[in-house]
Amino acid sequence: MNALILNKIETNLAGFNLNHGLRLDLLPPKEKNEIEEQAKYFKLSKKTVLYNEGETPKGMYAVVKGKIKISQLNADGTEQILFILSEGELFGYRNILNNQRHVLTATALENCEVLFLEKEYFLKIVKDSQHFSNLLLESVGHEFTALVNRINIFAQKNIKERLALFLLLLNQVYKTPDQISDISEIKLNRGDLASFIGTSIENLVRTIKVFKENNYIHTNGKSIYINDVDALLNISGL
Amino acid sequence: MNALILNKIETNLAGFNLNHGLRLDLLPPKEKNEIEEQAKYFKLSKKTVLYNEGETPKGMYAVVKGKIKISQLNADGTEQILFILSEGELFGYRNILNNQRHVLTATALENCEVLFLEKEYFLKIVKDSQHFSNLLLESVGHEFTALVNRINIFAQKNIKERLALFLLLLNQVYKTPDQISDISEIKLNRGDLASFIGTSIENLVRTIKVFKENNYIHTNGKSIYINDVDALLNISGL
DNA sequence: CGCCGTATTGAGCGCTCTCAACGAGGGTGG
DNA sequence: CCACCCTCGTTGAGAGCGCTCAATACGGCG
Repeated sequence: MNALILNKIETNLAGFNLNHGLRLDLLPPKEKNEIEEQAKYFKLSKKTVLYNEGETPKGMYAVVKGKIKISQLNADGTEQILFILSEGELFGYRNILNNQRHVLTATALENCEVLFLEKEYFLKIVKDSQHFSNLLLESVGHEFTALVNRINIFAQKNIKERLALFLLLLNQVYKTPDQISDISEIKLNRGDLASFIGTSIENLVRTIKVFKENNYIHTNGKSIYINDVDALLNISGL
Repeated sequence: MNALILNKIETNLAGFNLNHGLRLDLLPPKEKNEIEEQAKYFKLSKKTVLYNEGETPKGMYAVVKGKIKISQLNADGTEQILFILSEGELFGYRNILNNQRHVLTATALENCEVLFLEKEYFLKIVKDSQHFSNLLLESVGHEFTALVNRINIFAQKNIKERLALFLLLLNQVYKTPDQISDISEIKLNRGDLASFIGTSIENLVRTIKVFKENNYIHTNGKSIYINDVDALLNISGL
């Protein structure tokens, strides 16, 4: 039963999240070891900025523990969150490859632990390992799909539909390794969740309220838990 | 004066369109010739579908003449246009690289002429030419930026702001080689324009009306012409 | 206990969507 | 050549959604 639910979510959301992006734990052992040996280990306190849009990329990062928020700041000060990364995911490397500056900002949502691999080592591995560069190419393809689908969502779906979809996405992001149930504790503050789904905090709270009244979800403090996967899938229109 | 206006548009919109994507005319002569020699030439009548989402990629295309629309169909039947490609632009090749099926649909908006390069030749050129594969990588980076910015627009901006932005974008897309003025004839029907900016036809028409009343643009039949670039830049919030 | 940041609720306005009707223009057949 | 039809564009009206401002509640921390 659990497997069924998880499978259903994964099947439907495959095109939207980056779970199939580049992950440290999915690299071939040789490259994984090389990265882990060369990389530096950092602890980050909540709200620490790893890099800002406009800066020159310094290297590649891997999330060891915690959640990293990848976002963009608008001219009017509003923030748009693009991704929330969890354990194992690699990031910050794209613009090394094409010699551009960062387009996005990376911030620790919680107290985090990360690995950091200097640009030179990263480029060396790309150059030496055909396997790794193929994975990069594949990852880029998944990202493209995810971004295109995301555009579709924002252009065509209303807030209720978007919240349903993003809660399902976040249920996967917030899954912990030791978690038995399929239902995760989504612990994201209202401001960040609003920036993720592209609405105001008030609107978000009201929509959460409606979902609670319909028993699609429940909350505990600021944490959100999904009750009814089918209902959310249905609302999201997938 | 002309140069100033064009420059202003280009500077502000650089992150949003794919004019800096992969273009046939910007390839090194060797690769350009190779492609032109191996490719087949096709004429397409208006509304012809080159490929549908879900199909296996067959090769790479280049626009010789006309406009190609790259879009995605939603579950509820609505269409989201992602790009409108014009002369010189290359497309249809991404999912060759990562062995996936097409995520998007390509359709001729007008009577078009295209070059088509079989998958095998494309892969051969990628393999043989370091220069070409570097260009691919760079192009992918530009696309990523464009898509991320697009998400931001749809998540955060209202229809007036989006229309202003997309008209500026389309002014560049519809620029013809022999065009003297900076102002292009944007000849796109209302349905497609609505699918591009993500709204209903009625809403689009009303917003166009407001822009006309304010003398930001004028129309002739269904064609749209920009009068006031600064006003549109201002509205779009860039 | 009081403070501060965050979450929630209320109210009102403006934006956006939808349904419906009307108009304009091009193409076709009588 | 005209009448008709079909498609596309435009306009109107009303309901509902989403935004903003403002007030209130909650919870952790000094």
